Amino acid sequence: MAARDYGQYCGITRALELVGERWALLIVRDLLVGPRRYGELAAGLPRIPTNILATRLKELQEAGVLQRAPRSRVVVYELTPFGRELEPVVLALGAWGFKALGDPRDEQVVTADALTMTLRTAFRETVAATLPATTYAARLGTDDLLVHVDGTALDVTRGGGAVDLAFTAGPGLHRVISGELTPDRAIATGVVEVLHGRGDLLGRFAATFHLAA
Amino acid sequence: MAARDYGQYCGITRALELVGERWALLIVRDLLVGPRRYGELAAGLPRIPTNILATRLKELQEAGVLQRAPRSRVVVYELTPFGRELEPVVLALGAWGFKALGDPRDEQVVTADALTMTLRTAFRETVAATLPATTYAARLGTDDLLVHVDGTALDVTRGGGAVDLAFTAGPGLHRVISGELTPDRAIATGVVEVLHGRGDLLGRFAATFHLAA
DNA sequence: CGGCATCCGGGCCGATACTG
DNA sequence: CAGTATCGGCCCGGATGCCG
Repeated sequence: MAARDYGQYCGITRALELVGERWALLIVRDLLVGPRRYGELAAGLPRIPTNILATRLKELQEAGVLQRAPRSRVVVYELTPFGRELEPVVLALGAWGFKALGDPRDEQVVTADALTMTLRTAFRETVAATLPATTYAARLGTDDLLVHVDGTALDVTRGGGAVDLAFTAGPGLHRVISGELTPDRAIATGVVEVLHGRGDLLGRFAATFHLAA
Repeated sequence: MAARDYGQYCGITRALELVGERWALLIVRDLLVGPRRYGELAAGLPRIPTNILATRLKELQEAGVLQRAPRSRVVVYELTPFGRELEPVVLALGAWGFKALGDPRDEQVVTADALTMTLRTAFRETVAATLPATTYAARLGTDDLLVHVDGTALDVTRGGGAVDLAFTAGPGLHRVISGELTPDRAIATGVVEVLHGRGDLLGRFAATFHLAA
């Protein structure tokens, strides 16, 4: 550990020593959504080698960022309170990197946990407070992401249920959140496909979730 | 570049692809203080191999984070507007890592730019607004860091001048900023040494700069 | 002398195979 | 499903050399 240490007494260097390794903050990103099993983490990070995932989990546990928690026969990984305090870091990184997202490439995927954190980053509390409570379903490949907005509260979960608007959430959703594409044109051009519900509610969605590009 | 790419269409992954390499965010940290020459960056990052510094500077330039700027015979590196937008990321990382700073080890150094960013992180605007304008000098090894607080404005520069309080800013200053050590006890135990000026002004300093531990 | 480029040795990362 | 074992390659780190 001494070799890959930066040799400075400084908060930033300390933070990078703890969570600066490759893949570490992406594991934290997914765990910020909720506790996850080993296989769920591996599925949400398709390109991570399994030995690296195992190594990072041990290092992050050692660093006090996460803990293994036994849950009725299986083990889940969950953030410690200290690890949860990384949320501002992850949100700030997400907001900054969002500006540098070009057009999606074919090999790039959008995972449920990544989209969840993007929505948390883009959520505008003050705008949402002025709008009626709304439930959206964003279809990601096969399963749906349930986005429930009520006042200043945002809740993103898996699973189905009654929704006001269901739509496909491909990579093109990025251009709606950035404002590059108006909701109307997104639907007209087929970038976002309305599965059911009132299509005009996509305007409310765009008002609720916005990030500068 | 495709190999070390995370394969996800997500702001956080994009950010980590751009500034997630080892040393990259520390270069950004120092450039957030001001433009720096190659040798100044190398001096502020004592353990960085020179080839890695050269490589990172090229990558960060390629990423649009910084640019080489010719300044009267010499070249300086400075952040682009896009690179300057990394400040929230660096501050959030610094605030988080600050909590995990244990006791300083002998081999660890405190550089001027690192301390400057720590002070920016710890600066409490609302508290400072209620206090009279004050200039501190924090002695770091041989030269002084001039900390000027006026209302909600914080200015940290190199060089000397008239100050209200001058003190030594070793690693122990961490315990004053965290509140672990009261200003009085810091002076009494010699952790902070008053070089000149009214020692009681260290209390004002501690009120102005605070970070949770 | 400041600003890099080059050249190795070691370690981390990534892909695959394997096991309880 | 949840990891461990192994191995090739590449990146990082340290030293040194070049060049204006």
